[in-house]
Parts: sequence; C-alpha cells; structure tokens
Amino acid sequence: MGLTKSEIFTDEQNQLSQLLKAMAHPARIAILQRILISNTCICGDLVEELGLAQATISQHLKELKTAGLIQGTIEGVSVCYCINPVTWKLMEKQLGAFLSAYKGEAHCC
Amino acid sequence: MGLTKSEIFTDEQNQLSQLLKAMAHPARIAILQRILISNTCICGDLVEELGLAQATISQHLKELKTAGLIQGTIEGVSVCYCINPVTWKLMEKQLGAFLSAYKGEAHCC
DNA sequence: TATATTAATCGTATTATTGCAATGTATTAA
DNA sequence: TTAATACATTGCAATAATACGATTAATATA
Repeated sequence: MGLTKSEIFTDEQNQLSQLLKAMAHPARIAILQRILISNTCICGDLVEELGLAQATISQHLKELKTAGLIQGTIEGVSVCYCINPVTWKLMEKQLGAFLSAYKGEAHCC
Repeated sequence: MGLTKSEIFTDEQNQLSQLLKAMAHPARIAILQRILISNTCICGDLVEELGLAQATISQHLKELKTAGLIQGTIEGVSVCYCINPVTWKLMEKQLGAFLSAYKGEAHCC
C-alpha cells in the first residue's frame, strides 16, 4: 500500500501520468513558462525570479529533466536549460488526443 | 517545508497545476478514458474493470470530482459520473495555450 | 421489516513530495 | 594556487498521496 500499482495500467496511461505529474506543480509550470517566454535557453536566474531556494529550484529542474520535458547543457560555469522538443511534441499529441476525446454532446448527469 | 508555497505563484499557475495533478495518476486517467469512451454515464463497473479496491476507486473519483473534472449524480442505488463540461473546456483552453507556447524553432542546447 | 446492493468514509500503513541548510563539485578569475 | 561563482547532491523534517480493510449510509427489493 502507498505505492501506485503501475503494472495494472497500460504503458500509455503510465507514460501520460508521468508527464502530467512532472508538470503538476506551480513552480515547475512557472519554470516552463519562463523557458517558453524567453524562447531561448535560460540559465540560473530562476532562483532570483521565483521565490524559492536554489536547492529547491535545482530539484524541480531535475524532475523536469528526468521526465524529459527539458534538457540542459553546461555552459562554462552555468547551465543552460531549454525545452526538449521530442518529449514536448509527444506530450502535445498524447494530451491533445486525450482531451479532444470529449465531445460535449451527451450530457447525462 | 513539505508544503507547496502556493502564495508565491499566480492563480493561473496554481489552478493549472491543480488540474494537472488531478489527472496525474494512471488510475484517474483510466477512469477518465472509460468515461470518455462510453460517452454516457457509467457507475461502479469501474471497480471490476480496473484492478483496484472499491475504496480506492471511490477515492480517485472524489479527487476528480473535487478538481471539477467530473460530476456525479445519484441514480437510485448507484452513482452516475460524467465529464464536467465547464472545467474540461477550461482545461483544454489553458493547457492548449500553455503547450502551444512552444515554437520549436530556436534549439539552443 | 429484513436484507441485499452500491458507494462513501474512516483508520492505518506505506511511500512520495516539498523545501531548505549544508556540503560537494566544477569551472572561471585573480 | 586561491578564491569566487554556479549548480548539484545529500540529509533531514514536514506534509501529501496511495491503497485497502472495515465500517457506515442510503436506497432498493423480497
């Protein structure tokens, strides 16, 4: 108990839930929005802009990276993050299919 | 510590993260997909179809309901769930705007 | 009324998440 | 070489999430 039973769900369901979980935190949404707005790589100015400690930001970045939503490269002494196009488009597709499956016709409740 | 600092983020960021969190579990994705496929209300056959205990399913349904993604009405002895159109469309819009903010041009990392 | 049926709720054990101070690790600059 | 800069990691404490057995509440049926 206390552990998600991944084995009883499909790979697609598990994969989508992982991506959603990675985004399901206001700090990580803020980070992604910040990356999207600048449209180019950003470095560690996130710590100043968001009101969280450096260790906390670093941890959120790691989660986004582990989920494959962003990628980072070392740029001298700092690190440069940007969107991972492959995963981002995959998610756009999967989520789009999922959300648009609702045809608002038959309201029954 | 251990508590998300909602107060430092915008209402939109908090709202979107709440919706995403509500969906970010394979069981809840499976439940939503089941509701979407049948296009009409379904009741407690979820317990048989997914491999989870009745208490667990009920809890997941409650979370989806609290997030506003589904709604339920009592139908005799059973309960009938379906998509909440208002929240669903709100999420489609918000998520769509968020995801499509990425223009895959400037790859820099 | 008594008894199923259906689903919500409670209690509990286990695991995950969040946040941060402290520390570690490279890289750059002096 | 030494000091500074920029992040990553580690370790810890607090809170949240997951899952389920047991119980409760409400409705339907015999």
